[in-house]
Amino acid sequence: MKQTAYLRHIAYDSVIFGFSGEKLKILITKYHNTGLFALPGGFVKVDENLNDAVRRGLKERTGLDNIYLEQFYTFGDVARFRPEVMQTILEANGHSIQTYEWMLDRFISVAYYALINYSEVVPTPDALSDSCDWYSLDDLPELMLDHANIVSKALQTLRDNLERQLVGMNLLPPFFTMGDLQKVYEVILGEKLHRGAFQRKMLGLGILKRHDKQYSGAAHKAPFLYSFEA
Amino acid sequence: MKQTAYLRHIAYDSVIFGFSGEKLKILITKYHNTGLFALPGGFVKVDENLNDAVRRGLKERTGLDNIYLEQFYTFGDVARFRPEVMQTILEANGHSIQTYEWMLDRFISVAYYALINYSEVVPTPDALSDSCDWYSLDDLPELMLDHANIVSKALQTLRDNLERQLVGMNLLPPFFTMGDLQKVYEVILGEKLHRGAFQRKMLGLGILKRHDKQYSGAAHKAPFLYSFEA
DNA sequence: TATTATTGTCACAAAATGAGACAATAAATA
DNA sequence: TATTTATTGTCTCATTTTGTGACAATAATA
Repeated sequence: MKQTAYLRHIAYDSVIFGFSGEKLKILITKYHNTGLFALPGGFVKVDENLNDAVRRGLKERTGLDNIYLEQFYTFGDVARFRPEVMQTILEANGHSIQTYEWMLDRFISVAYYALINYSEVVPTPDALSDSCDWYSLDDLPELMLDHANIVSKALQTLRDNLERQLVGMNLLPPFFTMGDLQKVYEVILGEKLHRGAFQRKMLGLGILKRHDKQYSGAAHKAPFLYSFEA
Repeated sequence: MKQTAYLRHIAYDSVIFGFSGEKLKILITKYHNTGLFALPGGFVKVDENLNDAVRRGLKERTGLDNIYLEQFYTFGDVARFRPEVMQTILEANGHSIQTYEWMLDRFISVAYYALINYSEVVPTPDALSDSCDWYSLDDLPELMLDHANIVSKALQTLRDNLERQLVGMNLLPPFFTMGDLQKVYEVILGEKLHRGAFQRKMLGLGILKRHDKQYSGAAHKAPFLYSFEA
């Protein structure tokens, strides 16, 4: 058997977006006994496609297949090379430095963002981590290495893609109101949108299917429910 | 001295765009005695930033510093792993397979595109290549591995970015006519644009500085020359 | 001097966007 | 039961942007 089944020097990190409580959130893992917070990441097996490696990691953390996933940048600065950080993590997990020596090398990391339906996910930590939880983008813990930078670039890419992709489809449950959809856009863009114009625009796209009204239990007119057309 | 000064498994490829004769062109290298055509690429030194490695390669091939450069995708499929191709190249160059064994491994390639002023460049082949030349996008030779796919994704990214970036600035000489600029846009987008609307739009951006007319020697009204404002 | 090809600009129509207004209505309140 | 409240769906109008063709201007040519 080979020394390691993983490609050296290559890692991936994923920014997994979900939407809940009018907030945009991402999954963050915490390493055992270290207080170190990080994006969910992993390595690529020697006979595995890069994209498949990321999907494998997503499946482990979220239980979901068929996730909306997009690669957005590859981080390759030397400054990312901080072997003492990885060493801390390995030691805190009781792993022998000998066996995992390859993890102490310099890594270039391919970053992806994913959009998932918050309510379908039960976050699951990996072997090195003791938790994997949702954090609001505006209330993140301090992240290790350049992970804060990766998050910020992910958000920027999401904003840039908002116009030409069907982002809402991947962040909302199957049925939602026009208000729900507008909230998603507003939170991603970080600005208020005009209600009338937003509704007109969305309906004009012809991708929404209107269903029966939702008697929400709130003291006002009941909104229609919508779903995305296939 | 170390066995190798390069990170294993990691390469880059660059799609270097230039504009000439109303055509969009890219630089293609040809390997010694093999008939193999490829994108200009290279490897990353163990103590070098990824972006710096790409700029170093660009400098060697074009002689230019300060090039407009953008990373657009990282290709990591197992299907890219074709050791016999690299072996052919090394043997044709009289290199010992022993010394360059690391080159026969699987590589993940980070792809960049660059925009340069065609007229400032004297293409220079690297050590393994016997030529580095401009080819029109619509008349490329057959490229090795997945390089045709890389080119196609580069062009797609360029199109997507056309609206929000100042692409013309990097592909044109310092002074140009409105017609020149329109040609660049048309070739990248692959469609004709309306002259009046294009001119109105560009002037409305407030980034063009108008200079004296150019008495072109053609049988019609002389066009203004423009440059980009800083 | 008339012709030709292309340029700079404009005018108008069509489409998209921004902003406010109004009636409708589910639930809460009196 | 009648009234109030908050939010929804839709409309209208003003503003901006875009699509399209037309016009005069003009450098070189015939």
